[in-house]
Amino acid sequence: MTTNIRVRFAPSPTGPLHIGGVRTALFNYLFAKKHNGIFVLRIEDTDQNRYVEGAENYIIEALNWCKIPFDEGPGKEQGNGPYRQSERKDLYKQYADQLIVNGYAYYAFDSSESLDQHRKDHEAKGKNFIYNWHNRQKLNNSLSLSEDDVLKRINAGEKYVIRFKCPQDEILHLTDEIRGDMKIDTNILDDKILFKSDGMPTYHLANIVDDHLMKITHVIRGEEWLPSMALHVLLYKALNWETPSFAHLPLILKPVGKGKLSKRDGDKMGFPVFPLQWTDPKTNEIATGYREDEYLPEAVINMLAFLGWNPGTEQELFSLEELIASFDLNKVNKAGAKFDPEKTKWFQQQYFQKTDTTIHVEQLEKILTEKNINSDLDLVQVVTMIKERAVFFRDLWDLSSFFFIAPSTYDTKASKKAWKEDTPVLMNELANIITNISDFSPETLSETIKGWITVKEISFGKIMMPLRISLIGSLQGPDLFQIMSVIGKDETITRIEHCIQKL
RNA sequence: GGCCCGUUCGUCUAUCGGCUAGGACGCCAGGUUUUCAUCCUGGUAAGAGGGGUUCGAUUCCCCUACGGGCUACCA
Repeated sequence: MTTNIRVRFAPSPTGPLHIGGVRTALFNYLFAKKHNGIFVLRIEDTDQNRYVEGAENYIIEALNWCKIPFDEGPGKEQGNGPYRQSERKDLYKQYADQLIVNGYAYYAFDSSESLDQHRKDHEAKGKNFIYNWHNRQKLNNSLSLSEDDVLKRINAGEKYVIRFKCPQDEILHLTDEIRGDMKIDTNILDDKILFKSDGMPTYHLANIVDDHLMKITHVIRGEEWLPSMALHVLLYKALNWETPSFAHLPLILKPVGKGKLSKRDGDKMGFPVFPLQWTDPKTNEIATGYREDEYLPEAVINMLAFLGWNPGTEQELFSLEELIASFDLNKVNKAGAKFDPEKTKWFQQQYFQKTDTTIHVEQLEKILTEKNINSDLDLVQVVTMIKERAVFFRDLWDLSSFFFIAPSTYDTKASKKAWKEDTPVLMNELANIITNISDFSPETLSETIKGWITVKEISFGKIMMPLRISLIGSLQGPDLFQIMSVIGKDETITRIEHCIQKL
């Protein structure tokens, strides 16, 4: 019996979750499910200044929409909670104290202003300022100051932080599940702040404490955390805790240009960067989401799964169950992946076509109700005819509106191409033929009209194109005989006559 | 600037020393659809550069270039 796999997704509620975050959540979810493990959601809200109202709900709703729900987390207490770091505040201090007692951490009194000044001075000289072994004796902390002085300052209420005392002259051997082995010289690391002067832990401390307390076995997170892995491993050692496995996921990059994907890219290129729509509580600015743009969650998940991972086979369409079965951290790529809105649309098309027709009919019904259109047409027939041309639910209306509303205007380019001088005469004649057809099935219509055209010894286009314009208003759409059959004889005649009058 | 990670068609990627370097998106062409879209077929296009190691390197090592990340009392 091996230990139970437990992973976590630990976002900060600083705004809407962007698809990079969703991808991180997805990989955690897939890994957990693959190994019958537990997927934990933890809210990392240690920075009160950046807390954004509604962000936590957004995260949970987004995961649910994507159908990758967490097993444990806010609202799903399983004995390892609470799952918001703000609610675990009291837990952290004791570990910071423990580190101090054991000589792994120290108090520091330097103000952020004075440190900023140091950084600036060093930069001016072309040097780097790192708060570590190199200069901590020259700064104001419990390593440079006398014990008395330190006590006096603390008792006087002076603000302090707790810093990690990074070991000197050690070569750390780190292993990443995706990237393999790495060596880090501890001398280039800095004495990171573990505990802030406001009484809250920083990410680094809280993260390690919570991952340990929540029995996390595998830390799967974005590549932006790779540089802090050394610190985290050092912390596990200092606390004498078992170190989990680490896997750092490649970043999702802009479709064009440099850098990682940002909200701006979506605005600029017209694709969502967020799973769900988000309204900024301060500015009321609205950012569109995949859900609101009518993407199917299955398509988004499939697309995201292939950003930085692939199964090694040529299969590209994967259900969530198939993803779970095939997922393997060893098959995750190392290099960042540029986001491709076109490919996303392709995935959407695939899943849209796979969707059961009854769903499309329901959606079309909904649209008709919204538009206050009462129709006794056979919607199943309508949808069957247009479905393969659609990618989104909204396309259903765009492609079928002519069924319900007769064209009142006619595409000028198309008319110019198809409507000639002798067309009205031919159309009148055609209307007569159609009037006399009693069986209005596509087959009979096709047979009769094609027969008539053949007898007249004219080209098919001469009749079919103006007929199409009459019925649809433009030169596009599904099979004409089927359309006529659906809208019926009277409507067909009416539309032809109307077109003759107008053109 | 310093540190770390990375680098195969325009894009996402396959290849775990021996291939005409495969697939998908996009794009182009042809076919089907007497329209358009779909669909089908075909085409286009890649191993950043330079050194090694090896009988043989896209694959292993080094250097350079480029890309990305980190460098906050943010996560």
